[in-house]
Amino acid sequence: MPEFPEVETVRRQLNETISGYTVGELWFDAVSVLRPNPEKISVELTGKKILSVDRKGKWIVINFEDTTSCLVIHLKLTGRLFVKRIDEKQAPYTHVILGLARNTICSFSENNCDTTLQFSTMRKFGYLEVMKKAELMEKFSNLGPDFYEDVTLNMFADALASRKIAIKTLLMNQDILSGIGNIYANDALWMAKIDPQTKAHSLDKGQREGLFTALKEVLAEGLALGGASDQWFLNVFGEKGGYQNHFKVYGKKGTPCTRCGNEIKYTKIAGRGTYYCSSCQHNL
DNA sequence: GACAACCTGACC
DNA sequence: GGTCAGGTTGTC
Repeated sequence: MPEFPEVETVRRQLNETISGYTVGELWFDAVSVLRPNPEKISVELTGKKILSVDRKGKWIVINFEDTTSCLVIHLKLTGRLFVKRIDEKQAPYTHVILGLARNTICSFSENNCDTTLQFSTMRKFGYLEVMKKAELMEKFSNLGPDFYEDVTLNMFADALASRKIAIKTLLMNQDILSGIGNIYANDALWMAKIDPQTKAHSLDKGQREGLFTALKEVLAEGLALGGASDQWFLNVFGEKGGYQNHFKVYGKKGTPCTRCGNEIKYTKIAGRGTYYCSSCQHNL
């Protein structure tokens, strides 16, 4: 589910709904999604008051008033975060429930949690990890700048120069630029009329600018629509996004290109499904 | 770079 | 039975 539009949608909602709450009891039924382990998360976070929720790339960071530790979350492919009362219906594949209350350390047996943060994931790729702030800085130092928030046209041009890999592979490499994933990479390349196989360094100035603009536009569109709910994505309130109804080429294998009428093709680039129009997306 | 691994389910 | 899935990480 998660690229910039989906993760930012969740971050904003979390920031508004759980800031100010104190962490209470932790329930779980899958050890692997809690890192380094459930006990460490309980010990580090119980009684801590949530200050804010941040994001870099596709990573969500929950900050606490006590700034020594933070909770880092990655949704990977099927992760969902919900904020709901404990008596509300649980989503399928819910593996973690964190009790939250105003000014008290709540527990489920005492039934005094005002709300909860729930993590659901079918494939169990995503996880919640408690980290020291210094460890987080180290982790993020290896992550490329957040494309939507922080990358300028000059930075984008620098990132492409001298890299002889396919432009689509570059866009999806989070060490170079963070936040762009498979849906928006496919659609932006179509918008910019660039063949996804084109070597990054070989794009000319006009193509670089066109792709930069297309990426910013398509990410803004995805965010404005509350993300893409193609398979799994739901926001913190359990609602779908709308971008899946605005896909340009993603998932449209065999349908006519809306720009030139040719059939949308499907191939694999670096192991990821790639949709493109072989007629109007040019290679140099 | 390519590929397997992490997991589970849907679809052909 | 094989292939595919909004991602990242570690190994050739």
